Amino acid sequence: MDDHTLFLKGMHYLIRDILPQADIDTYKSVRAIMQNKRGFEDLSLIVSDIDLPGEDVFELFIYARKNFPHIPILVISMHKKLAVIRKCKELGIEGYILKNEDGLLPRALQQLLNGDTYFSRSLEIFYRRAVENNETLTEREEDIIKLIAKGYSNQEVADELYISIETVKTHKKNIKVKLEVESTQDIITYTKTNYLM
Amino acid sequence: MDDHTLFLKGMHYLIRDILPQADIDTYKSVRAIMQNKRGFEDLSLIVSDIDLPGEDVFELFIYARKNFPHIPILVISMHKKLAVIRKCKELGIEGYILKNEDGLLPRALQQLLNGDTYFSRSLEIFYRRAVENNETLTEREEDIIKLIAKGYSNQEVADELYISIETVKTHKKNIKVKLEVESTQDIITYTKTNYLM
DNA sequence: TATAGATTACCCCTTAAGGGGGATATTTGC
DNA sequence: GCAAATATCCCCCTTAAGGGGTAATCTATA
Repeated sequence: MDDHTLFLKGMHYLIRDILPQADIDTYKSVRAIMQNKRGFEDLSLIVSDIDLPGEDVFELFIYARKNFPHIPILVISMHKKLAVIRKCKELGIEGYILKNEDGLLPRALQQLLNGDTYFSRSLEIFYRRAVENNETLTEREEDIIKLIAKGYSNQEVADELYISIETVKTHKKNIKVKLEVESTQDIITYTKTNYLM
Repeated sequence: MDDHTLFLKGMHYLIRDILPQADIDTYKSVRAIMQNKRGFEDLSLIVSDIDLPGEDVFELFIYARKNFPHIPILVISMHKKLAVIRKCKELGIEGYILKNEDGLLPRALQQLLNGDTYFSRSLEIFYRRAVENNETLTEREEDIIKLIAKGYSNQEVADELYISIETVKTHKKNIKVKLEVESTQDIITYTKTNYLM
């Protein structure tokens, strides 16, 4: 998705309407904001898109968490992606809403500026359901499904991970049981739905 | 992609900045604008996103083309999708730019309001290369690749189209030669890249 | 009418995927 | 230290996919 220019403009205007007195900086890439590290100190809030292919937004989050833990972070995401939500929760991200939930933006901004957190209701429900459903793959299984989703054959996955093709087949069997799916195509769909790739 | 709310706001503000005197209506769905058909008469330009899953934007274009051929249409698209560009050219759409080319928006708007056409340079190059490369599948072949891209097996494709599995296999062989690819995964990637699904 | 393109179908053969077992290390948590 | 979880590997068998052919219709059109 290369529409983050329009996303940026939309967000900028939207936040300006909600917080008319705010001073808003916009950055087009992680690199752009990281080069201006001194600028972090003055920030009272970071709002970030997470659907930026080729950008490691988590690099930004980890840096900000470490050096400026007092700045709350609001993540705006296109889809409900389990692995992404999980990672954000682990990092202690304060806010998370979907792009089509922009009506929730005023509340999210206020909560975070007040020092509270805000995860949209639909996201919380989605996350809880996934966790209850035991959709927790091991690290190795995540390695496998990501390669499968890239279209790798069993042999190619095996070569990539320096393991036997029989091991790959075993992992796939276990993954199918955990995710309650039957075909490799289902694994690919699941991975693309729940992981950033 | 369900971010068209933010896209809409971004576009609205962007066009307002370029054409401050313009009167801009925004619609969130094809249904929304079609219900207000009398409104077409006053329009001097239609600007439409084309990445709206579940929406048949071409329904809008065909209706507008038929009843209000004097209103130029500008399409804004996320990706270069061969089948979409081809369809727009066939319908005589006047303008087409990508979302990350929003810098071209002022020029595109001016050209179309002057009665000219505007396809962005990168799109023209992409389109010409694809046509020269003979990437022209038959209708039946397009049926096949769309089902393949949905994850259908050969047998499932055969059942869906009421043909023999052997015929599906033959079509796939021909498609691979035409597209110069080797695997089914390549066909899926090609289809998702070049068709709206 | 002849020809090209499109659609359909079949045969043979090889390889890959997957279902159903079983087995052995290796790590991790308590 | 020990059980549980995790990761690794193997065998057998069946089915699906795919490569390389050939060919009968049908249709539009030069």
